[in-house]
Formats: sequence, C-alpha cells, structure tokens
Amino acid sequence: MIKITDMKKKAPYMWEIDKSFRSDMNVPARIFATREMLDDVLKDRSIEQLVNVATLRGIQSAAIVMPDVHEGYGFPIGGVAATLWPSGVISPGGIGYDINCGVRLVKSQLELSDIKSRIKLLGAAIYTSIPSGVGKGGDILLSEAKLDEVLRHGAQKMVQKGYGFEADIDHTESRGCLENADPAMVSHQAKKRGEDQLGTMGAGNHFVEVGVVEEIYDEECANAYGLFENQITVLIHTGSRGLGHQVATDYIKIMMGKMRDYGIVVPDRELACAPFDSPEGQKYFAAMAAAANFAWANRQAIMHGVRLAWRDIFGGKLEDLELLYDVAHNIAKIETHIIDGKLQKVIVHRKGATRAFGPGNPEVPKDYRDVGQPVIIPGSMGTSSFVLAGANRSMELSFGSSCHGAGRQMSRSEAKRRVDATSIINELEHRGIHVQAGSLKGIAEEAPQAYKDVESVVNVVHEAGIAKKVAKLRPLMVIKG
DNA sequence: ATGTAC
Repeated sequence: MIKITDMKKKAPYMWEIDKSFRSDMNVPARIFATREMLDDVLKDRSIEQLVNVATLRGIQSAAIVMPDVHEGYGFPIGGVAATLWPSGVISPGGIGYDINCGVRLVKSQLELSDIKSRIKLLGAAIYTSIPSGVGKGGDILLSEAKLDEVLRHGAQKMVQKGYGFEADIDHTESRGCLENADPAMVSHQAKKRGEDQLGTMGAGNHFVEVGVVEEIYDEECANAYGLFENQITVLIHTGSRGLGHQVATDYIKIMMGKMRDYGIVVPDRELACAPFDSPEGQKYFAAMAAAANFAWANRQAIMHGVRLAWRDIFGGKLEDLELLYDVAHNIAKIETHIIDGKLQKVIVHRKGATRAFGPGNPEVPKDYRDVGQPVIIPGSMGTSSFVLAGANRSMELSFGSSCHGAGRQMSRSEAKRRVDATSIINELEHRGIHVQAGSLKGIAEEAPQAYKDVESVVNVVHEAGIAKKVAKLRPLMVIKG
C-alpha cells in the first residue's frame, strides 16, 4: 500500500517515490500535483500502476504522471515513460487503446456577438455532418488500398484529397504523419473496423465543442497563436476509433505470448511489452504509427465537416476556419533528450499526456517557434478548456510533456450510478451551454462532477514551469456521441 | 476508449 509519506517533495509541485521503495523499481516514480491532490490520487490504483511502470526494462530518469492522473489499462492515464532506444521496451498499454487520441483547436475570425443567435443551428449542422456513437460509421467507405494510403500518409492524404489545406498540415504535430507507419502490420480485422470510420467522432469523452475565448493570460503567445478575447473557436477531440483499438488489442495479445522468450517479467500482465528492437516491438511501432496516421486523418476529415457546416450557417470561405494546432495525447515517439548530461535517444510513451516542447525547438511549427508549441487542454463537458505554451523546463522534468485534460475522478460505472443525465443537460443549458448528444448514458459518464477541476490541473503544470497558460476557452455548444 | 464478452 502506497502512503503519502512515501512521497518526497523534490521541487515545487513535484513529488517522488524513491526507487528503493520497491526492489523491482529501476527509476523513481514522479508525480506532478499539489499536496492536496496527492490524497485524491491515492484513492485509485494509479500510483501503484506508476510504480509498476518504473520497473520496465530500459526506463530512463523516472516514471512520470501529470496532475490529471487516473487509473488506466496497466499504465496510469496522464503518464509519461521514456525507455532507452533501441533496447528498452515498447508497451501498447503505455500508449493506450485509443492510439493518437488527441485534440485540434480551430479558430474563427468571428466574435460571440456575431454568432449568438445561430449557435444552436450551427450545433445541429455539425451534429448532422459528423457521425458519432460507439461503432458508428460514416459516409466515407475506403477500399483496402485507399485505407492503406491513409494509414501511410495520415492527414496529408486527406489534404491531397481536398479535405483541407496545406496550412493545416503546418499546424499539426508531426505534420499529421508518422513516417514509419506500415499498413502491412495492421491486421485485416483492424482495417475492417476502420474502413467506414474516417470522419466519425466515436463516443465516451470524444466531442466537438464550439467555444469562446474568455480570458487571455499571455498576450505575446496569444498573438503568435492568433487568439483574441471573445473569439469563437471549435475544439475537436477524437482518435483512431475501432481501428486503433484493434491494433492495441492485437499487439497486447502478441506481446503477452512473447514476453517469456525475451526474459521479461512485469508486475502486472497489462504491462505487456517487447524490446523495441525485437520483431514484435518493430511491428507494433509500425502498426501504432499507421493507427496514429488514421487518427490524424480522422481529425482532418472532421474539421472539414465542421468547415462545411460553418459555411452553411455563416457563409464565407472554408479557409475562414483556421487550424491553430493539433496535438496527439496517446502516442509513442522516438525523441532525443538529455539524460545524465548526455544526449540520448528514447522511446517516449505518452498516455494521456501532451507534448509540450518549448521555444526554439525545431519540432515546433515556424509560426510558433519563438513562443513554444501550443498545448491544448480540453476541460470536461461544460467546463472551460485551456491553451498553454510549451516551456523548456518540460525537457528537464517530463520529457517535454504536459497534462492532457481534467482527468477522471469517478469511474464510468460510478458516474452512471450517481449522475442523472437529464439534470446535467438542464443545468448546462441554464448556464448557457447547449448539449447536442446521441446518448444519455454518455452524458452521465462525462458529467463535470466525474472529472477533476481542470483549472487546478492546468495551474500545476503552469506553476511547475512545464507549460504556461495562454488562454481560457468557455464552452457554448457541445456535440457528443 | 471500444462492434462495452469469445
């Protein structure tokens, strides 16, 4: 049993469990949180899971969680684990079932007063143009050859096909395409599940949200990002749907069967993994990249749907809605970081964690390079979302990573038991937030009280120096599955 | 998160 006294304060808002805590740990466990948050964090298995992650072969510096941490499959959500390239392990559980779940923030040049009377009309138009719900398909049915092109080229393929503009690619993490993707490593079953899911939202915490910039904290960054007070924005949160889920399922099973051969012992079978440089590690990494590309293509297709709906209601050109940025928050990437004073290539697993590279980093788009990359943090349904700017201290503390959202504080089943969906909808409507949703069960699971307070979560990464607050967005219209 | 179980 892990106690609060096992955690030592190492820096402001940063706590560690020493690696001597358990004999199988290779590195300490690091937690970004306030003192008050630590009590809550110990209520589920997330810190025990973090200690388990610290035992992985080749893990570097520390197993890390952000203040939005909660229990996940094997690894905690809100976690970062960097393993030594190329001999350390890669683990599907460290990325998550929804490979390249992520968010993209779209900005308009309209202000609240311009759209107020037509906001519900816009919500209905978006709801109609973007299919949502579990297992739901859409209008685009891809042949296997066409799907393979999407898996190989991601958002870039969509832009080529007319679902967007070159500027969208400039403002997408990794330009919306991981080069090592290999469609041949994605099972037939995974492709079957994905063939009609491009341009669909899915369910759970996925959404499209129309919001308004309520507060600017940092003028310089806001100017670089093109954000201003009262501006209308659209936030899109979704991932790789059934395709990514099947890739994770397939490779977790394969790795569970191979771990013994590699002499890998893990404290929880959900930490199934393989050495990165093994055939299984390489195949999973190529399949994960393909699923990540599918997710980027999906968010690109959804943004296109939003642009069409927007033009129907407000007129103008499709380009009037500009992509601010698109971030992945469930992904593994090969990056170079400084470890013990030396440059080292590592496999950075981010599971419910957002890359937060600071000023000057060549991975940051040219337009934003002077201020750091946009870090987009959606709140829970009906609460504000935040835009932050990556700061260079994230490189020393968290492998260039920040939090990804509010983080659950209630399990889905507990939320369904305790929350009445209809009263949530009424409450939000009363506060001027319209909800257009397909399922009442989904509303209960995603109720604001099922989540932590996003503002306190964001304040921790701001105060720790990982990313700085730029703007706060207040929701006006939420479209869900 | 997810054709919410094989």
